[in-house]
Amino acid sequence: MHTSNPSCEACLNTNCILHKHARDLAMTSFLEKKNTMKVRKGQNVIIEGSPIHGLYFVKEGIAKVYNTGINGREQILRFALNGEVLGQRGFSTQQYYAVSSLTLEETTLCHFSTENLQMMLKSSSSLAYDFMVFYAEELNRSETKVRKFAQMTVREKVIDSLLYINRKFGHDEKGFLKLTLSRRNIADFAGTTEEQVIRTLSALKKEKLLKCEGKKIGIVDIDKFALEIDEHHYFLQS
Amino acid sequence: MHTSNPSCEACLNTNCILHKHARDLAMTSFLEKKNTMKVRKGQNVIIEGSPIHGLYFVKEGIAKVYNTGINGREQILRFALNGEVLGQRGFSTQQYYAVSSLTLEETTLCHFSTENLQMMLKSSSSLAYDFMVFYAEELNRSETKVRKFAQMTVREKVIDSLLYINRKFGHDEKGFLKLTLSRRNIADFAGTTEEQVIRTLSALKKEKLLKCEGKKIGIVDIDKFALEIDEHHYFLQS
DNA sequence: CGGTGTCTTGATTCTCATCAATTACTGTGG
DNA sequence: CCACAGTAATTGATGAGAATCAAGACACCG
Repeated sequence: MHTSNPSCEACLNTNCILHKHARDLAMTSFLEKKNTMKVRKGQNVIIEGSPIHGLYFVKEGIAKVYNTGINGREQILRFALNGEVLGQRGFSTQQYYAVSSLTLEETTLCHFSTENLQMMLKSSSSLAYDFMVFYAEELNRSETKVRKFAQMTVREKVIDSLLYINRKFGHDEKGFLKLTLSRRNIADFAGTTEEQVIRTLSALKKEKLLKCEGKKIGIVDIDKFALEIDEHHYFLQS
Repeated sequence: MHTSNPSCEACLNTNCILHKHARDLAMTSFLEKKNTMKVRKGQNVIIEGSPIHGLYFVKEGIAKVYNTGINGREQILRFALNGEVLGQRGFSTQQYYAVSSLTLEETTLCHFSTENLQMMLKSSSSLAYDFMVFYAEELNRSETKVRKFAQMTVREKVIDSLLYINRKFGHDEKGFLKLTLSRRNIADFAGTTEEQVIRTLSALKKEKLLKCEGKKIGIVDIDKFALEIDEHHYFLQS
């Protein structure tokens, strides 16, 4: 695990909260106290229940954020990439992490200790404000997800998950999603079982709404695809 | 609708974020710009999709926070009381409310306009910090709920909901929950149907885990009751 | 080439939502 | 004070959807 300390101001993740405040914070030493590291695929960055030791920003790569329930079944809550946060409670007075996260590919992370982060937040009200907005928006997304889980059918949940992946990770020229997940991961994200995901994907392929090429999944016609979801859900993006 | 302007510092809701900062903010005029009003039972304080116009604190009373899905079915996200917030996106640059809220009894509310609130938050980093912590905790609760919805059975969800009500609203000497909800509200909160709630309650009564007296529901033995929920869920409170 | 893990499909079981019908409760106006 | 209407609560019957179980296909890696 290689560590270094690149500049936040020069970072390419323009949507990262810290990048936005890099200028204001330049005179302080907070940002210099971070610890940037590269971890390989499949590493547990954070384990649910372990004592908190700060917060990570994803500089490059992808990680899933999840927690573990009955008989080891995972619930994936979101995927984090470019400038997004892992271990969102790492700043607070809570004792333990509530969620786990695991890298899905080689990932570069920037770690900030709890104390450092708290100092930063207390010293800059606009930073604290942006963090607040971030959490408020995450809360919104999460509450939307609660509602979807309560009301959508498996088919809708799978479609919704694919739309989410498409929005968040995009697709190549041929329309194939840039993020390739195992059926199990899709199931754990959509809140169903592997078998149901497979059945749904098969059905969607037959209906010519999806195409596959090896492991890659492609949405044939986004608009038509999105229409599969009940109008009541349609405008609720998460 | 009667309006007035009582002091935040003298307010009895000691857990209210603004009460905590009332002293610091005393020299500013922010808190004086609020608008305290009394609304009767069953009023829609906020309607999903309407343009935002600020944020409400519950001074006294109870409101439910929910949104509306397929064929009018509600998903209740939480209940707000003493010092808690309604319309949590009222401060942001978002255009519309994402959730509705409705009073369950006569309720006194303190309203803050978007501009006023933003000024307050930008001027006090410790206030912004506390708001951030509030949202982070709400996020946590919500993510726990996502997982529960994905993995719990109806019976577990009903039990979990009653435990939540008990934690949040308490019970009288005889063990009856202080908050009485219709079966429909319980269902909308638990993420199931009215009939399923009724069936579950009937079963729990037969098993002597619950008792009823008129509309009141009482948990006979909290520990025994909580054990009904799988150990994996047991320590996840929301 | 065996072995492990992912993917796929079918059959079965079971939970839950829906529908329908009945009873209890609440409040309102005559 | 009672009749009535409207709402809430309850129970049973039924069907659809989804989880589970089982077994085989496929791909990838040492």
